[in-house]
Amino acid sequence: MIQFNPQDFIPQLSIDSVIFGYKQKKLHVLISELDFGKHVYTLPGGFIKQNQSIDEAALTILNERTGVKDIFLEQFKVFGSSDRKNYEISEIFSTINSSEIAKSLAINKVWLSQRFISIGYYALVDINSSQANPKSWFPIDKLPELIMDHKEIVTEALIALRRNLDEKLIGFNLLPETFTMRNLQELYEAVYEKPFARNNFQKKMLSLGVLERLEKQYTGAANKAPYLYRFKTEK
Amino acid sequence: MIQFNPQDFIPQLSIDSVIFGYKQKKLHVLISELDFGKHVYTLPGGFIKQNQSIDEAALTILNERTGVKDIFLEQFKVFGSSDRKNYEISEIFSTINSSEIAKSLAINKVWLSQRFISIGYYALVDINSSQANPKSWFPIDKLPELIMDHKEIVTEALIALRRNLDEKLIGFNLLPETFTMRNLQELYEAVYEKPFARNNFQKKMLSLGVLERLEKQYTGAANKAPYLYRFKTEK
DNA sequence: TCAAAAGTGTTGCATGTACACCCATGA
DNA sequence: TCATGGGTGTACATGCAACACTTTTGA
Repeated sequence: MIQFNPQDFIPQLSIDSVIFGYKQKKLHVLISELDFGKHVYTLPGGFIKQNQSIDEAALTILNERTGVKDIFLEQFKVFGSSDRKNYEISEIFSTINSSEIAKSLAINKVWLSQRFISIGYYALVDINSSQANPKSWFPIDKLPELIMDHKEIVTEALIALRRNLDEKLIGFNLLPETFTMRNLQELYEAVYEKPFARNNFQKKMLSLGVLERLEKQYTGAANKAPYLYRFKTEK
Repeated sequence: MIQFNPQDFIPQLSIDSVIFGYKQKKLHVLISELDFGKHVYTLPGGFIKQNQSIDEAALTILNERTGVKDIFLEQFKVFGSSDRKNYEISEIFSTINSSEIAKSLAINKVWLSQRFISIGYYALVDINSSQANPKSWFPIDKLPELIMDHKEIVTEALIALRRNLDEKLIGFNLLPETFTMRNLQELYEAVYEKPFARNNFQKKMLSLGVLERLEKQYTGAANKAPYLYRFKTEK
């Protein structure tokens, strides 16, 4: 871990990011695994530098984890219950015997044992262009046990995602440059966890007026070749 | 001002509340006027005690200002630009000559001169049951010059209010116990700043299934007496 | 010519909007 | 009986859902 100077950061305030990706027809979430002997799973998070806006801080976290920029990122809720402390981490610190590790972590221990209020951000990234370890992506219905209230943060992020998916047309951020109508529908089905009628889905998406129809995609399959689409660039 | 112990509070984190009320057919906002010789207008705000959740802190602020409880209150956005400091207040403090006042304000000056990240809350209260000074209520289209980014916070709060008005049926919180359909329509028109068709408005409200029709209200006017309505209590 | 998947068309229902009409009230 | 404002009914447009049908593709 790089050296950490608490005075550079705003105390007792953190950011937790729910970074959504999409692969194998399932919505995935990026999870950090910390190994203190005991394994602990958390949302990627961080703190806010004194000279940084909260959006910049969230972007930094996203960028460190995925290498991705220019992607949808938005705050959705603040989590601030009065007992919001990281008891798991505190306990693990207290059981570390190695005086060496303990020393290097001393500052962090004090810092991390405070009560934190956390700003929840969620982001959508194309997994293919992400540099995160593929094993860090977990299907949203198969998340490991997360520390503190991180499971609740994921739940709230999913609600925000659903609310905004076609209103803000952010779903496209999860797909590669070109995609078929079926790809798009499977994405929607993964997000909403329910099936959509194929014909009506197509009409609705086309009526949004943001898709550009490209050439057909011949896969070699014995059926009609689907059109590829691209998200229209503003003219 | 009561004594203020900075160590009881979470540093660099504040709450600013946009408290909406409704009177004279106009949407109003509760504004604090601080008199340091120079007059300064701000949103009612405060800080979060170490042993308090953020919702409790917001409720405390609301209660102190209006005496109202059990009313709609919700966080809607965090304001966290990197230069979010209270330059006006800092400057005023620096020009105060009275060593007496300066002394009593010394701690506060250091505290208040920090960069703050602020959680925006908005609330809806029935002005008639509020104990706030009536002069503190300003029509939303005639707000005084507010410090910092408080004007922007009001703008964002109004967006959140419109998004939630009938989805969460929170509009009723602004009206007295019983009201006519016209009262309700005027409220909606004040919030959305546009007229609604009288007949369709009535049908839409009734179709929500949350209004209970009471007796007629005879005003002495030479026209059909309107029904009074009440927000249905859950059965 | 056949199965599979893509694309298009049609109909019905619900909801929202515009218009018209009737009703109650007190002067 | 009249003006005023309140309440209700009807017709049309729009959007969404369910159904049916046609087209394309490679085996």
